Amino acid sequence: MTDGVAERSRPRDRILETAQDMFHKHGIKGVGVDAITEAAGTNKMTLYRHFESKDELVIECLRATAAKGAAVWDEFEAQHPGDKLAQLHAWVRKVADMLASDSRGCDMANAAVELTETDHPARRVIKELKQAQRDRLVALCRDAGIGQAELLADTLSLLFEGARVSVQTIGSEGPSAQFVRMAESLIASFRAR
Amino acid sequence: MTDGVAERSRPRDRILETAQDMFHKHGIKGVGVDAITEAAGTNKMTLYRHFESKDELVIECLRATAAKGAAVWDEFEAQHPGDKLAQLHAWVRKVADMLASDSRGCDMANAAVELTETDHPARRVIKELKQAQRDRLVALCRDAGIGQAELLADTLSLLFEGARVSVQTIGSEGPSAQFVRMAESLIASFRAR
DNA sequence: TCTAAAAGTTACAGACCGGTAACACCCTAG
DNA sequence: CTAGGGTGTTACCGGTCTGTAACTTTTAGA
Repeated sequence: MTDGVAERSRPRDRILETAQDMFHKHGIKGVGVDAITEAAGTNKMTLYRHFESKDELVIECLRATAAKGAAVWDEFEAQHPGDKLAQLHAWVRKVADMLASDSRGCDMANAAVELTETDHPARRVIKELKQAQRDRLVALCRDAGIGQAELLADTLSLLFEGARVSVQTIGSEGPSAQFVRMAESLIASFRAR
Repeated sequence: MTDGVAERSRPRDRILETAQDMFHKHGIKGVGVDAITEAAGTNKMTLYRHFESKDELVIECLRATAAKGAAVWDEFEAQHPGDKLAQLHAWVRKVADMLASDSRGCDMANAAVELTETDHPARRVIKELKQAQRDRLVALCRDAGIGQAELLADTLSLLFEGARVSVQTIGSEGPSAQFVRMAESLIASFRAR
């Protein structure tokens, strides 16, 4: 039994993996801890021995998801060592893939929508992780030799973020369908300056 | 008592107005029907006499919010009669105002995040309303005499949507701070073609 | 003023939620 | 073999949620 997730890892890891998946698919308030532990092949007590609350679990999930996202950037570096411009284009393609294969958007943005209390502990984490994402994109643009790297990175960030939310509302045939064209022509125009 | 919302209108209108406000601030799953009716100075039974379920209320709220948004477009026409380009610039300024004054994003996008069931009745409505928004922006760009009006409108849509979600996560000092500059230079570059 | 509809009130059903207590089990390190 | 930590099991607490029933009060129109 124990469902399809990580058959024989330790309970904590199974819980974390399952929770990421279920929070992503059904939202944070849309899934209870009982459902998570059952899908992870364990039980509620074990969850609360490893995480002090559901909120803590949510935060750990966000960190884990962000870490996976960061790993993708390392792949870009491995695939195009030293070629920052090629890595930027790889980022564009990767984003397009995400838009085509997933319609539930960004976990951090979704969490910010659901957790509305301004002092919710997850909000600090969300802000930090999002800023780190932005910083990394700015650095990539700068290292690719682009002038006004911040402006390009921020523009690409907004297009990316907007595309993910657009897929959630209109679908992948909406404005997000033009993402690659938008991003590529933006990069080209910034490079031309 | 009855709180600050629409002192002496009819209960249905007070409920609708209050629900829009509370859903916007606290999210759909973050507010119960009891809290809504209490803030609206009425009671649960009256709510269920006017709306057959919370889901129906949510849908009515989305329609009402979208109608308010549509009214803004009519203001643009009133302020710049016939001058579609001026209306497009007015739209950019309006978006900037929204970004500065509200950090809870778009109600439709937020609803799409919270209501994850693919067959949820609200999802049809969200898609329709979002498509209508898009169509209106495309028409404005086209009527402003811009070539590739769809591409410009879609790019502006993604920037807008992205900016709203960015405000929710990073805050108004993040990438969204450059929205006006991005939008204006985009419009200029499309006009130049 | 009389009447009928609308609105308010109270109580409740049934479900689900996050979180905890108490206890039994198993598996591995010594 | 044994001790102990990690895990599983069951039951429970108090709270919240959507939605309904039955009844009373207010309001508005003829």
